[in-house]
Amino acid sequence: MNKTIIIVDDHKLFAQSLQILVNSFSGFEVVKTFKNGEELVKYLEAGNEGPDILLLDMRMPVMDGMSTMAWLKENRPDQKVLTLTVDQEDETIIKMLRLGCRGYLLKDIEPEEFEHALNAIDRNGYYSNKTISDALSHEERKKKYEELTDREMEFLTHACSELTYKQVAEEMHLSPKTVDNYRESLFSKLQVKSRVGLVMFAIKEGIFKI
Amino acid sequence: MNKTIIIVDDHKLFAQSLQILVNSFSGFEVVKTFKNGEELVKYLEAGNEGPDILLLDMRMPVMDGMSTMAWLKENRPDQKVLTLTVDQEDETIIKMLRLGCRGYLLKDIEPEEFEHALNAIDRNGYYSNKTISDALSHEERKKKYEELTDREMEFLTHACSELTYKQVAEEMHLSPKTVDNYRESLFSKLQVKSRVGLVMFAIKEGIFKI
DNA sequence: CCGGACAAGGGGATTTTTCCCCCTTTTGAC
DNA sequence: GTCAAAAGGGGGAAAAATCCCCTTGTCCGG
Repeated sequence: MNKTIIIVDDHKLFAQSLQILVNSFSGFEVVKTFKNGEELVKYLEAGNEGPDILLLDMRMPVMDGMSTMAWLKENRPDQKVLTLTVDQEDETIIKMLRLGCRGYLLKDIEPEEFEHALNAIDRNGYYSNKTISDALSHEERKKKYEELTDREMEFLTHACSELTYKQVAEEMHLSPKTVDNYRESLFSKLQVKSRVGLVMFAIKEGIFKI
Repeated sequence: MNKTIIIVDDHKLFAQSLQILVNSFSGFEVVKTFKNGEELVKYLEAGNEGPDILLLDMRMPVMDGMSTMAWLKENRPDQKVLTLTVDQEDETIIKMLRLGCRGYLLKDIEPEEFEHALNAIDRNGYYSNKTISDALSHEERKKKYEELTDREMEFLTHACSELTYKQVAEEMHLSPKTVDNYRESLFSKLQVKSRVGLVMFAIKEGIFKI
């Protein structure tokens, strides 16, 4: 028995070619396509069964991917959804995952990865790739540095230099012991183990511009 | 007597507004505008005098900024040229400077800086700003790291981590004393004073991708 | 064959960094 | 007013990084 797929995407050309592609994979079959979230919701509210996997586009008129996902979270919390999108917006990815989306793919992927994602969601219930882990790690880091105090941020930028901590202390008009406190506090908040770790974090987050 | 200016730029709208702007500056006067380098070359080969300052766009059809600059280096080595461009390509800037270009400005600058540049080139013969010094320092650094040995490069990438040098030595199957040599050698070649300096250099040069 | 460049390794020393304790004062929220 | 967090400061010790000066072997061009 083939796994059923429903495609929700307003881009007709893409939706159609995607359907052909999916049907060419063994074990999957597109049973419906909709132009937007509203059409899907009406279909489901009419008492129809959801598909095994829902392929959801983000950018759609009427009811976009996010709203559709929110509705599904309320009304079909177990619906497996694989999001297909053109842009890698870290914030968006995070929100979709929170709403229970099982996978997130950029539209320019290789068919092989796409097939792999379908199989992974079918078998394991979710699919994770670089796009997602990048978004998550960025989110993680963002959370981290948002809870830094002003003085810690200031110290962090000073640490991105060839000055010794003693010299940094002079620059900041502080005792070396105080900057040592900031250092230790940052090590623990940012989960780094050395000054090099601090520097790489600061550069990664754009706190220090190189 | 006004200093004469010739504009070479295929973007008509830009060339025209630039002409108006230049004419509004006291002491400067646009005497000609050309759509590409070829037109300029024909004009000069016809026996016409070159302007005091030539404003040259990089991206042009037929004969672009680089080719035009090369022709000028051969045939009018004393022609003062101020390059105007949309993109900051360090390589390009370096090449243009080598070809004898006296100044290099991005097209999104403030009129004030532009006027300042014209005056500087008129008086001192050249104009230097951040765009150029950035490109030069990049060139400097590039020269530096091109003379690093393979092993030094390898060590450099390992240094961009939270590993201690002892651990780096293990990774590289070397004695800690040997990596110490690489470290010292890099400090002197790259003119840095600490591991943080190494890391920042590597990131700046794209040797280590963050 | 000799000198120079380079990779690899080392001795011994100082400075910095890192770590784990401790403390006071100020400040803002409740 | 109280309580917690932030800012500022310390002692002492281990580990890491930095510095200067040295040897050995190899390989390559003159």
